[in-house]
Amino acid sequence: MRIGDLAKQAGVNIQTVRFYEREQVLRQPPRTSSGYRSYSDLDLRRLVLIKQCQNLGFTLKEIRQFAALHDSLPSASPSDPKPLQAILRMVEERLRLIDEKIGGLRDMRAHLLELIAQVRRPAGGECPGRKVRR
Amino acid sequence: MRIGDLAKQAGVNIQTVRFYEREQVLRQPPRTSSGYRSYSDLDLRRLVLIKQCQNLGFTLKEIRQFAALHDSLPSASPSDPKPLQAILRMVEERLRLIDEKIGGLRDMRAHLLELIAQVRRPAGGECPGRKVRR
DNA sequence: GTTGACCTTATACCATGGTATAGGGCCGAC
DNA sequence: GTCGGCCCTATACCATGGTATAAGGTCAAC
Repeated sequence: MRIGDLAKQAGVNIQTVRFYEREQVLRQPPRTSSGYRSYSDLDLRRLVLIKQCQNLGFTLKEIRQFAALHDSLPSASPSDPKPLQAILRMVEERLRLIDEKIGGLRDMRAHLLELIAQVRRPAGGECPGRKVRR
Repeated sequence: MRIGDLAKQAGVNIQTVRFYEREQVLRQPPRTSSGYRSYSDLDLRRLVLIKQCQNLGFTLKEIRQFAALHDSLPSASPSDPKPLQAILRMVEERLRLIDEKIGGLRDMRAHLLELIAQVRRPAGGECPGRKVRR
């Protein structure tokens, strides 16, 4: 498929696709004889995944590294485990951060719920019989 | 306290504090007779909270709105509930997004754990007796 | 063979969230 | 009274993640 289809199906701007290629987040696709970029369904899936990761707060730099990890997996050779070890450490660090963020978001969630409760139940003489919480 | 202390205790750059003031994320503090900004412990707490919110992926714009919500609460007047209603809707929308993000991060977490397991247990005859998880 | 919708590269511009630098004032210690 | 360390404003600059625009090539349909 051509770049316009890819961008439309992934819901991104055409310029963004080319930007990702420059930034090495997307591979350089094969070209037609006239120089048009030619994409596969796999490219579409990767692009959608990239947008999902971004949505979760990963930077393009991190996503580029994840992509490299993913691409290196099928050919992971026991003969040179060092880059794999480095990648492992990165992923583990990321997991720690994710757990932290989930915890933080949960706290924030509870805090916001409390704020809502407070606003919904305004203090003062409006509900005379009611005790103020806490 | 003066701006240098505030910045140091909150772990941010002095320029960042002034930037937040310009962006109306921090209030304009009172000044000494010579024009120095003078901050309270409350300002420090707010600054730390701002950094925490940012860490969780909120933008300065959103944080500014949260701050406005927080500041408006003590004086929440039943005489004009409309802005409060608007704020409520905003907070609820934000809650929805938080739940979504928590879900997404959890999926990502599971995915990464699986990747780690794959890398740790390379395919082939290396661990003959071992069953694959799941 | 020309029109319109698509593609190409190159370059410039934008918002967000800062950080740095220049040029100057305040102030406590010596 | 002057030195060092802090403060002030104003302005410029930076990285990230895009978006827009100019100038031109491709191609299917008419």
